[in-house]
Amino acid sequence: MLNQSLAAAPVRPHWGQPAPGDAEESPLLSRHPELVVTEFTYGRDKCIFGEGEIAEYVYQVMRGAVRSYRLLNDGRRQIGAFRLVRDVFGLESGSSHRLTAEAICETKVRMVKRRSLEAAAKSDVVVACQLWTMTANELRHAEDHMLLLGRKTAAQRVATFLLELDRRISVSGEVALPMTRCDIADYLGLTLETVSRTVTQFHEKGVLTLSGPRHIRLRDRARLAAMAA
Amino acid sequence: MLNQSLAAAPVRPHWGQPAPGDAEESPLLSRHPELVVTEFTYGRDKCIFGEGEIAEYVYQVMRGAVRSYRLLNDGRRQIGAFRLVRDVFGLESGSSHRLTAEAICETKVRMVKRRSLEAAAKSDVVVACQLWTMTANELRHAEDHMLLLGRKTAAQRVATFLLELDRRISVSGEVALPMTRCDIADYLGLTLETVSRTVTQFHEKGVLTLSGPRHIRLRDRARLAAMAA
DNA sequence: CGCGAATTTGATCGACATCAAGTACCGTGG
DNA sequence: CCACGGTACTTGATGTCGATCAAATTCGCG
Repeated sequence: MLNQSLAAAPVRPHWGQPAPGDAEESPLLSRHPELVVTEFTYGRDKCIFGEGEIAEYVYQVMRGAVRSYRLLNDGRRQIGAFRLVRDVFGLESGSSHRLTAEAICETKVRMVKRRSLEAAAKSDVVVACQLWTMTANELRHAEDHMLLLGRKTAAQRVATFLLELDRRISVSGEVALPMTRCDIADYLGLTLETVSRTVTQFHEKGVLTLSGPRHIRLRDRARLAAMAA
Repeated sequence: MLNQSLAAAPVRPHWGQPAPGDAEESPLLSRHPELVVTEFTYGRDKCIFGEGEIAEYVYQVMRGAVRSYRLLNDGRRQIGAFRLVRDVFGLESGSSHRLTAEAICETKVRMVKRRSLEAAAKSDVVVACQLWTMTANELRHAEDHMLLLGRKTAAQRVATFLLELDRRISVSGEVALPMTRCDIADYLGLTLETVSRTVTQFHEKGVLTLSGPRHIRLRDRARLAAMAA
């Protein structure tokens, strides 16, 4: 039968083991073979670095997912970014990390000594430019996210989030969420109940289908984009 | 009488004409005399550059104040930053501006061609590093502001804002606000009514005194700081 | 002084938070 | 393979903070 490929083939989630050669090359690391790269795997909810710690390494996610967040003294949490496969994080201009980074699920990272990167930047303008560009890309994301947190409604926030994840990690049209509703809520400045209700409403409206709470398939990206404002 | 200095001496606001030599030197501009610097003065509410425009110049506020913002399609506005005297803004890693910049009041800026800055950065690692550091400082502010917008209460937001302005522009203990309540609200993700009510409550609690709505004197910074976090 | 804009203040509303059960998922061990 | 248990998720009822609507009042400038 021709439709055997349509049968529920267990799609490997984006954050699982990458295919050989996947996410292997980063422009930053390939130019400078003298940079010592080490790898490490963190278990679920394990801290990679804490807010205020000296920034000794810069990281790249090889497998898994990471949340970067800050806490208010009463425990409220704001996740500033999710770091997904191929993302570089922990790059600081100052000497210390300004957000805590935690593995969301089992996560393998590559690490490069920050000092060695800086040394490479001093002798290679292209590397210096890449460091600047990476920070500028983070800034762009933060600017987008300020608009979301300051002015978007709950539905607009969730729609924006789903489109962001669709763009970044969808595999054959399906988004496999590595994070909980609580993580999503703390990223979007909402409560987990509001996130859950909003996803349910989107499902009822037919803009997405769910196969389990962590597997979302966007059915109408155009409508979702219109809702995201 | 000895108290003549206590009489309402008309304190020059921070954003007025700077004293001779004030804000004259920036590390970026002084190192490279070949950089051509021009000046321009924008009237109140005049646009300096729009979102999406090609980033031809980098700016420094010499006098006045600027708001950088983005709009949602329905007109809701999120101000990402206020640019005050000595602040550099409009520096982009990509080719175009990502936020609109408008003069809040009559504002004098210095402008440097972005291309000439980049040329200087290519030959001078220190300049390249400064560009990176400036972007990283913007990122730090954005990270702080995401926590505020996502998780702080109205009172915490206003307290944070007042302390930020106190640190940046207070003159002999008084903050002279160049911006309206509406600007403040759009910076803090609130409405102008909520900002007004909150300032009134702070006044009633005695943490600040007002001499006109645009002149605030912080009476109890410690309490305000406790409220901010 | 007088005018328009900015600000304050009051009354009411509503979106989202909070509190509280239920239900589904999923990894573990029998 | 299935039963079990804990966590994650959904759903419902109610509460509340800040938004919205609506006037005053004040400010600041010509």
